[in-house]
Amino acid sequence: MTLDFLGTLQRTHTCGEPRSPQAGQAMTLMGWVNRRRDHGNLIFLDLRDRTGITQIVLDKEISPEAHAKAEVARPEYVVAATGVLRRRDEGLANPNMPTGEVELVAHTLLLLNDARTPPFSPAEEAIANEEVRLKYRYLDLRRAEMQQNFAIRSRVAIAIRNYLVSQGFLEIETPFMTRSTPEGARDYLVPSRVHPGHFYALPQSPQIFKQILMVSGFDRYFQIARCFRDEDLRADRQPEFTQIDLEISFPQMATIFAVVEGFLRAAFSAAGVELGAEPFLRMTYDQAIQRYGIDKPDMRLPAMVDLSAELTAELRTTLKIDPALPVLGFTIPSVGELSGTARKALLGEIRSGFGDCGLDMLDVSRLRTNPSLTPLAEAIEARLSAEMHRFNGSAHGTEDLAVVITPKPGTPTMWNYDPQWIYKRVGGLRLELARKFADRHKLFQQTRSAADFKFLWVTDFPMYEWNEETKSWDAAHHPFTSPHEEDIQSGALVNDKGAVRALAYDVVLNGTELGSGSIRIHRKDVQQEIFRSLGMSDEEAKERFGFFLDALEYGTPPHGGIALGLDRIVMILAGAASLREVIAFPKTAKAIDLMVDAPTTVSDQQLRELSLRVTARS
RNA sequence: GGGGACGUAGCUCAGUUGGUUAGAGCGCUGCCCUGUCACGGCAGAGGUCGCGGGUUCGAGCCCCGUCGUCCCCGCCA
Repeated sequence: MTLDFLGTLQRTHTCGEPRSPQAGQAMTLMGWVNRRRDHGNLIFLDLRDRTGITQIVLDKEISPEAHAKAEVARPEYVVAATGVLRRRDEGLANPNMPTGEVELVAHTLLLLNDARTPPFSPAEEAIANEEVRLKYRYLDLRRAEMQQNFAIRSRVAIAIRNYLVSQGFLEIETPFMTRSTPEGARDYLVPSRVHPGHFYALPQSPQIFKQILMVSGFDRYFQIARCFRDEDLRADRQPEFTQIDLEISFPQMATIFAVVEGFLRAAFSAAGVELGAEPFLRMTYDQAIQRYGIDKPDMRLPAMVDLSAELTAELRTTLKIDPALPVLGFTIPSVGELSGTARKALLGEIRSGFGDCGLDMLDVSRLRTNPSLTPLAEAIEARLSAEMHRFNGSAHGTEDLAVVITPKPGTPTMWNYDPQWIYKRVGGLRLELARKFADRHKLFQQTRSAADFKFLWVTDFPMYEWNEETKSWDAAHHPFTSPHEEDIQSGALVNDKGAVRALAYDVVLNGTELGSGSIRIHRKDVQQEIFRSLGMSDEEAKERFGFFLDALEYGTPPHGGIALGLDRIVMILAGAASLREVIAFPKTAKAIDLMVDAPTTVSDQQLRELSLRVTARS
């Protein structure tokens, strides 16, 4: 087969464009052969580009040459078809295609390139396994679904840029090759050739640079920034990812919230979802833990209810419940009536899921079989009903699954240092059961209306976290986060670290953390105080962050900011289950790029230039 | 580092209690077909059952190990 040269031929329309009003026009379409239907002397080619598909007709009587080319054309060949657009006759139109009322009758067909038989067809709805998709990523990306995902991604990014620029932000790039700060996630390192034994690090975030840009007077900075973290992957975690990173001088928290809500509205609008003007809900960290058992509550479900007040000391003794610890209940709506065996199986599953951690499930319906416990059952139902009513205006009914978790007498030792443990554990069960019954309650379905997207600000995170292993206090956020001013004035910074609240906040969507930010420390004395409180000596602080402490001394304005994961936003908007669906060339769970086959070993020559030696290969 | 699921034709998958020559659909190749659009018809090719070892008269199936992909825990200030 001989391929044709393009010559001076130009594409006049895209494959998604042709419509019946253009019938009679001469046009040239170029694209990939999506499907070929050969009827002997009549051949149909579906020609595809990223805008859509148009049917090309090759009639031997009209053009034997073009027809002959179509006979050898195969799926994924790249062709150019020139001819006249024709309105299809009655009964020949295809109502399932946007271009289905017309077809291009070709008098010339150029075979611009051939293609090997692909391992899977980009035309098929059914998807090959992910290993094959990632190896042949260029074919996978041809699929309409992936083309749509990246169209959304591009539109979202541009909408955010436009919005932030309209609000007076400057986009400024910060370095990829920077300094390793051995705190937090592991760094990806880049060896220096010029300085043997010295390494750059790829940024985990532009954190320190953007704060220094505030010192530099840039006032409002943003960047759609690539970040790198050498940690194990998850469906929603890739080693390199993109953040919408911003920082503002002279802000209140509300200033930052308004900017973020503004650009998220713009981003969602760009993806066809109008969010409405009301501000996002807000909740403190303590409320989130107590009501949802997690710092990123999924508001698409009712909250947990603290039933402790209903359980008197007497009832606790009867039911073998710890006298002091909280009793928590929650409802999974619209699960449907469970049969006796199904209920028993679920109970067994939940109990075995707790292992030996001292929790048990109270079967509320069985309480009613004992007259002396009926009032308790009714009280519990009433409390759960009240939460259901707050949630969606309905009452708790028999269609809903009521779960009440009780701590057994005797406190497991792990609770001694984490009083929130029981809340977190029950909150985890709430999500687990909600996922299990997602098909029944349908609260996780996306209809692309604003109601499907439950945004939330979580505020007042604790400043410090007790590290049981090292018996010391760690920074819960990062050490540049400012505590509440009154917690500095009260002396809690020194006397009561566990009570110090940070001016830190997360923006949460449907149980996913979209972004995290804080008001920063702008005074050197406070910054030094925080470093000391973390057990870092002044010398050590100077060694690690000296350049930053220096910068703080030259007139640093109050400032704060936030960073949101662009990939996660697009993932949710695309209805995708994994970041790999919205990152063009992602890594596998073992951080491998299957298409280019990275990482690889390098030559001894390269290692010598970098003064490196590999001591162990496993 | 730990737990779980999966791995059979290019792709998606079936394969009974361990028993003759490992199957299906799609795709692919050839031939036929002027109104299909998941075109149709006829014929055909295509397999190291992920890899290595073991048990057995006999292994796709059982056992051990190993590799790969996915999900989760740890980790991700």
